[in-house]
Formats: sequence, C-alpha cells, structure tokens
Amino acid sequence: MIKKVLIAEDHESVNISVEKTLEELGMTQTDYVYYCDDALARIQKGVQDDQSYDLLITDLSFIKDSRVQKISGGLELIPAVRQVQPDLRIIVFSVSCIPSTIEMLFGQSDIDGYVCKGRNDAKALKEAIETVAKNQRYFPRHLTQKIRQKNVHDFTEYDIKIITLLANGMRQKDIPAYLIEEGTKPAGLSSIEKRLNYIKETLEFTKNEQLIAFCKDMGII
Amino acid sequence: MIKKVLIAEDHESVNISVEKTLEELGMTQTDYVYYCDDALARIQKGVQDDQSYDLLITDLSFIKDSRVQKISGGLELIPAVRQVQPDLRIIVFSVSCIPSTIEMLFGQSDIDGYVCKGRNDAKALKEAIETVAKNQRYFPRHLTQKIRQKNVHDFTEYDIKIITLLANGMRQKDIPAYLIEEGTKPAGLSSIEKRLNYIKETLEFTKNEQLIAFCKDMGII
DNA sequence: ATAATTCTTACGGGAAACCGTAACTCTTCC
DNA sequence: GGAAGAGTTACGGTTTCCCGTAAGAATTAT
Repeated sequence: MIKKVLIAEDHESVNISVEKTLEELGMTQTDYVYYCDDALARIQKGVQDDQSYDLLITDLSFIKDSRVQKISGGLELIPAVRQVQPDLRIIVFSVSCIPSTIEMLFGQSDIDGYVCKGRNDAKALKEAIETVAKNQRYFPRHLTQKIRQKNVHDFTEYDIKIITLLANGMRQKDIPAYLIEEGTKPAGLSSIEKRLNYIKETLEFTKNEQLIAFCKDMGII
Repeated sequence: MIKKVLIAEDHESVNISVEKTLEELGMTQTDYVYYCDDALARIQKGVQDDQSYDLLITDLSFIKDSRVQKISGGLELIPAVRQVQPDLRIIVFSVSCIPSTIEMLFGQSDIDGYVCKGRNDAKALKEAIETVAKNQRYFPRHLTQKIRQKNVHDFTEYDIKIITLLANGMRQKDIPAYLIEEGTKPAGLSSIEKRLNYIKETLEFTKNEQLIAFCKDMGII
C-alpha cells in the first residue's frame, strides 16, 4: 500500500501535475522537493523518524542554479537513496529515453518503474503508480521493442566517456593521456578511433559532430 | 480581456499544470494540442469562425513521433500563427533560455511573454499571463541581466544553418556547394571556416564537437 | 605449456580540417 | 569615375583526423 510519496522534480509545472495525478489516485500525503540533496535528506529523515516514504518519483536531470548541490541528478540520487532505504519504491520520470540507461536503472538500482516524459506521460505515470502499488514493475511499453531491435547502438560507459570528452572540446589525440591518467582502458588512440568508428557505423553517421548532436538529443551526454 | 486560450505543448504533464494555472485565473475556455500543426489549424479555424483565441501558450521544442508534421516546433509555429492572426497574444513556455532567441522572438515575432521552464515556472507563468492580460509584456527578470552581458555569442541564421549542416553529418568542404544550391551567401569554404572560427573563439571553444554540444544544450539547433 | 582467439596498440598513407596570407569583388563615399 | 574599405574567396602549409594493416598483449581453450 502506497501512502507517503516524495516527488523530486525541479520543474514546478511538472511537479504540480504529478501531485494532481497522485491526488486522483487518493494519495494525498505527498511531499515535493526541487533539489536532489533535499530529496535524500527527506528520505533519511523519514527513515529516522520511522515515517519512511513508500514511493519516490524522481526526475533524472536537474537544472543547476545558485544553490550548490552534492547530488547533481537522479542517476546519483537513486543509488544514494537505495543505501538509506533499500525497500523504497522508485519510479523515474524523465525526458531521456535511452534503453541502456533504463536497463541499467532496473538492473543495478532496482527501480520499480520508468516513465518517459512526453505525449501521454501523465496517463503513463498514473499507470506506473498503479502498477507499482500492486508490487509489479512498470516498464515503458514502446521500449521493450526498442531494446529488442538493436539498430540503436547501446552506449557503454566507455562510449559516453569518450563522447563527453569530445563534446568538451578535447582533441582526439589528447584523449589517450587523459584515459591513462584516469585508469580507463583501453586507452590507445587506435582503440578510441576504432570504437568511435564502430558507433558511427552502426548509427550510419559520418562525422563526430553528428554523433555529438545525436547524443545530446538522446540525453546520453 | 483574455477568455479563450490555446496551449501547444507536447508534454501532457506540463499541459495539465498549465491548464490548472489558467483555471486558477478564471480562464476555463482552454484548448490544448500536442502538435504544432494542430495548433495552427485550431487558430485558423478560430479566425474563420469568428471565435478566435485571445492567447496562445506554446512550447518551442516538440518531440517528433510517428505523426509527420509540417511545423516542427514553436520557432516555426509562431511566425505562421502571426500571419493568420496578427493580434493573438503569445506566451512562449520553454526550457531553452537563450537570450538571442528570446530577443528575436520579442523583436521579430512580437511575442508577449517568455517563461523559462524550471523551478518556479508555474508561478512565473501565472505572473506572465496576468501581465499579458493587462496588455503588458512579460520578460523573464533574470534574463535582462544576461542579455546585457554580451559574452554569449549571438547566433545568426547563417550560423545556425552551418552548424545544423555539421550536426547532420555534412563535411565542411561539402557545405559551399550546398549553400550555393540554396542561394545562401557567403558560400566560400573560407568564409564558413572563418565564421566557425569566430564563433568558437568568442565562446572559447576549440573544436566543432564542442560547439555542436553547446548549441544542442542551448536549444539553438 | 602451447596454440588459438580476441583485444589492444602502433604505424603510415591519405583526406579533411585548421590557419594565415593574399588576391579578388563589391559596396560606399568622395 | 576612382579610391578606400569591408567582405568574400582562393591558395598553401601544417595539424589533426580517418582508416586500413600489422604487430603486440592478454585471455581462453586445447
């Protein structure tokens, strides 16, 4: 039974409608926070006071502003929360729809639901909450297909690291030194080239610029 | 006096809270659409039936899906709408917060308000609607400062065209031919290089990849 | 332990991008 | 009409990136 819900979402407008959805489901005991640090603090307090939350609905990306935060986004928040309250149910509510990230969240962080923001997201969120309330997992329908069809490249952490470096303006030839410094392998320039080529080939891209644009669109970086 | 309002916004969850905000302001005659083409059609119909809208609240970026659209986003929708109904009030409600785009919208398209999605966006939107109802313009407060400081490069249409081509995977050396075909000037490779260099220099970027990433972040392309 | 396989790296030729300079064209002003 | 100036383009040298091949290292199997 879900009673106490915490919403972690920086967009007030989204917050409002999530709250409304919860109301419609008869869940009136809702709190909302605009920052990840606040979310973790609330959950910690809930556990301490023996009034722990039943469900966390969280975004992944949070806008940075003047308030400096330890936790910068949902991807960091979720593991932190898991440590504090392992039995908390978690639904992720985000614009980004990257199969590999979603799979990772279900696998590693054991989240209970994922809803992509977009057309019909409110209905989907409602469904998700209802499903999770029944102790089931909610997996975005259209994604089960997407994950099957492997024409979409599955970005590994390594891929994301390289692409991020490029997007930050690092020259390809300088990346090996950086990776060695960081202890990431493989670090050879050829390996990096090869990997980038492979990614571009599978996605039928010709240039790095195109890849960067794609990754930004997909919310991968 | 604002009575009839159209909301063009692809995220259902945002739509719901915008509607709620309008309700709180006593505006119950609201329609909402998830696609730009629908928005234009509704406005056209309103004008024809002599039941035109008083206010349009629109997002800028719309997710592409299976439904093919003529108008892909708010930046195209707004001028099209202006042609159909020049006196319509327009408030843009978007995540992207690029001073030059906002200035352009106020200047060229004569919009009445701009609200950035984020923390407190619902309150800001409410303020904006109230302000516009009083026949005043609503300009995001924190942006007046940002626009003053000109360290941010002002992207021209030409810039955006080139950068978009790069992001689509076109090789730099192939761009001149394309621009000549299109009738855009200057088309020389040197001019393109020079312009890209200038942009990168002012933004203190080193590589095209970085520029693409930046433009995607800012919603410029 | 050795062979086979896979993964990683090094190297080199060629293409593209980068960058400065100089020539060219077009407007503007006298 | 001619000169000055800004804007555009052409060209050449350098760097970086691209891409294929082959050598080397690590892992697994025999």
